[in-house]
Formats: sequence, structure tokens, C-alpha cells
Amino acid sequence: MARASEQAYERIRAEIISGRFPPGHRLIEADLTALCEVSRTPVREALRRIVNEGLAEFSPNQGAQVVDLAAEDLEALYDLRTLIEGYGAARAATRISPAQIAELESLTGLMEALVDGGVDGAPEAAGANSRFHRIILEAAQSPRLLSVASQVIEAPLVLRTLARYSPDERVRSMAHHRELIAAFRAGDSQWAQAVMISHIKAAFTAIRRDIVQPGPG
Amino acid sequence: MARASEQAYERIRAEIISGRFPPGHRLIEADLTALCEVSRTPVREALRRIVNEGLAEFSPNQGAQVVDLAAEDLEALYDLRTLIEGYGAARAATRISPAQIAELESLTGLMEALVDGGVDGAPEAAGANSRFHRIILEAAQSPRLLSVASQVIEAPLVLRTLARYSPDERVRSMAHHRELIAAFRAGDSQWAQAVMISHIKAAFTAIRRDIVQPGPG
DNA sequence: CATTCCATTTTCGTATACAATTACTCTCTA
DNA sequence: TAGAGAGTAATTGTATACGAAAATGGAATG
Repeated sequence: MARASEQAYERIRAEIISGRFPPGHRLIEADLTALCEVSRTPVREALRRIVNEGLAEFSPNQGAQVVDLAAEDLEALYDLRTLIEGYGAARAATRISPAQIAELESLTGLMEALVDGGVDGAPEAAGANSRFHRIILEAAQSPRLLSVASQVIEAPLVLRTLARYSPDERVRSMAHHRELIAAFRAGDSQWAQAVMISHIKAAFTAIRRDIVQPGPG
Repeated sequence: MARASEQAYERIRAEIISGRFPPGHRLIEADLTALCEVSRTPVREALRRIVNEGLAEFSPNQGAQVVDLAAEDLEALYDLRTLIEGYGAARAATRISPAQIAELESLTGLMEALVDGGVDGAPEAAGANSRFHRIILEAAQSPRLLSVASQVIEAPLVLRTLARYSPDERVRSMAHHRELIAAFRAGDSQWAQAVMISHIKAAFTAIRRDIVQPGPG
């Protein structure tokens, strides 16, 4: 089975994103071996991948630990994300297929339903949101973009942005998704880019409200 | 020694960038084990890193092979690079230290000397050029940016852009470097960004002249 | 002569054992 | 009591062996 490392990757990633491995938590290879029920070799491979996607940080001979975004320059991270996802949305506007647009609509409908139903569908909604963004990046038809984007999209997942939104912010976020779809339908790159930038800036504002950034030095 | 994998990484990278491993060349782990004189474990680790930086591509159960940029969408790659390095230059303009500016000057002087001396100092000049760009990205003071940038900077190294430049283009490239330093001295983000964008667009033009892009489909 | 199928070989994926490095704790001393 | 040092435990880094998947080559068949 060529998926021991894949299995390890998904398991560790889930632990981090769910918050069961909190920021700063050390990722000991032996522990992960037990958790994932595979040997250290695929665990190490999964770890490198997770580090590469920005979910963890790595020090030689000291292993990896879950990234602590509160200690990082969140504004720089979100600026980069704005740049990259904005570019992706612009490219996607002239390349996206009707089938992909239909998928975006379906996901948006799902998320709206989860938001309206008072129950806490946060994890599911987060998953749908991730797929929404991923479809756009895939529609941009640039493998390199996909790979680059993962580095600025994965890390913020530990923040569980959607769960922090106020009701108003949730409504706005859904509106952004609807407007993105409209921009794609129109094939308008600038429009799509502008909405995507708004979407990410809005997310950053919600994050910044919650997380106290460390002063310089 | 924690540097068996590091040693393997540097060796394999050098083989690719020098062209001794040409585009499309299969990177067989056993061969690399012999070449690097370390076991397969660190070789595999080095390979994953090289794949991640975009110097090679990977297929499950089939290993890695050196990236063939002629088969890729070069315009998309360079667009991304423009975006990311332009942003880096803008950030660097307000954060770079005098010592870093001095380093940039020193490297530019070295490159100019290599260009003037008729001998083929291409590999050295390429190294100096890489360091020049790296210092700027470091001056931008965003670890994530550094990591993201590597993915769009490393891959084009296989093209050996500098060696393709005409004498005029070389002069222009040096002028860009000098102008970047001036923009940094002025602390002018927009200026630095504009020059960096020009610098990369110029490189792309030289590349596009040489490489025939495959049609869509 | 082209094609398909099977055996062989090559190569990657995983597990495990060992080496090297780092972190920790306890003791001894000022 | 605070600090330094040595010895021990914990953890990562590397090597090697085995298993699984895929590429290859040749023979049989239409």
C-alpha cells in the first residue's frame, strides 16, 4: 500500500486542524507512529509535507512542532494570501468550466444551510470552504500556483476562522462566495480578483480582532 | 552528522542546475545513493525537498524526474514570480538594513566584473545573482515569503537565464540591480516593486525568445 | 507482423535496527 | 540556594532489509 504516508499525513493534519494538537505542540515521531499505526519512515515523510505546507515548523535534530501563528507576522501572511489567491481568482475567471461553477454553487448552498441551521456545523462548513477555494485554484490551471497557494492557505486553517465569525460576518462571507460565482459567470478577472481580495481581507480582520500580535522584538 | 540529507540535496540540486541531469531525466534513488555516497533514506528526503522547490516532479511509485519547463506554462510561472518577488522587494524597501544594502552592492560589483571580463563566468554570476535576490527576500522579513518564493525561483534556474542574455540585456539586468539598490536606499516600496517587476519581465522575454512553448492541448 | 500475456527485473514504499545528537535530571560544589 | 557538570534518557538521523508495485522483455497467439 502506497498510502501509509498518505494516511499518516491526513491523520496528523486532522489532529492539528481540529486543535487536538495545539499550537506549539511537539510532534514526536514515536507518538505519531502509535497514533497513525505506521512506522516512522512514512511518519517522517508526512511530517516534512506538513512542515512544507506551513502547519508545523521544523528544527534540525529537534523535530517539528505545530505552528503558532500568534507568534508570526499575520499581516504578512495574509498579504501574501491576498496576492496569491487574488491572482488565482483572476486566472480562474477566464478558465473555469461550467461544471466547476456548478460545484462552487453546490458548496455555497451547503455552507449556507450549515450556517442557517443553528447547530454547530463548523467543521463541515470549514471543509466545504476549503474545497470552494481549492476548486478556484484548480480552475486557474497552473500547477505551480496550486502548490504555492497551499503554503499560505493551510497554515491559517489552525485559526478556524469561520468559527470566529459573527453572524453578520458569516452572511458577508457567503455573499462573497455568491459574488465570486457571479464574477466567474461573467468571465471578469478583475471583478473576481477584487471580490477574492475583499473576502480574504475580511477574514484577516476577524482574526486580528481575536489574536493579540506580539510587538516587534 | 545531521547533514547526509543536506549533502544529498546540494549534490542533486547542483547536478540539475548545471544541466548534467537534463530536463526529463529520471532521478533513480539507487543511482543517487551511489552519487551522493549516502543511503537511500536521506536521498529520498533530499528528493522530496527538490520536488517541493519545483526542480523535479514526482509520480507515486514512479519516482521523480527533472522538471521540463518547456512543457509547462512559463508565463504563469513568471507571472507568479513577478507577483511574489515584487511584493518582497516592496516589503524589503522599508525593512532592509545598511549591511544588507552593502552586500547587494558588493554582489552587483562582482557580477559586473564577471560580465565585463570576457571569460565565461556564467555559473559564478548565476550564484551571485541568486544571492542578490535572496538577500532582498530575507530583508522582507517574512519567513513564509521566503519559503513561498523558493518555489518560483528555483525552478527557473534550470533555464540558466543569465547565459541566454545578449550583451545589451546583461547591461540592462545590471542596471536593474543598481536601480533596486537606489530604491532601497530611498526606502521607496513602489519604486523597488516596479524595478523588480521590470527585472523579471525582462528575464521572461529572454526565455520566451529561446523556448518554444507547446500549444494548448 | 502486430498484439497480448506472463515472467523477470527494476524501482519505489515500508519496517526495523543502529548511531548520533539533544534534552533532562541528579549530584556535587561554591 | 544557585550553578555547573556528568551521566542517563529521550529523540532524531541514517543504514539496511524486505515487500509491493510498476516497467520491461520475450514468447505465444491471432
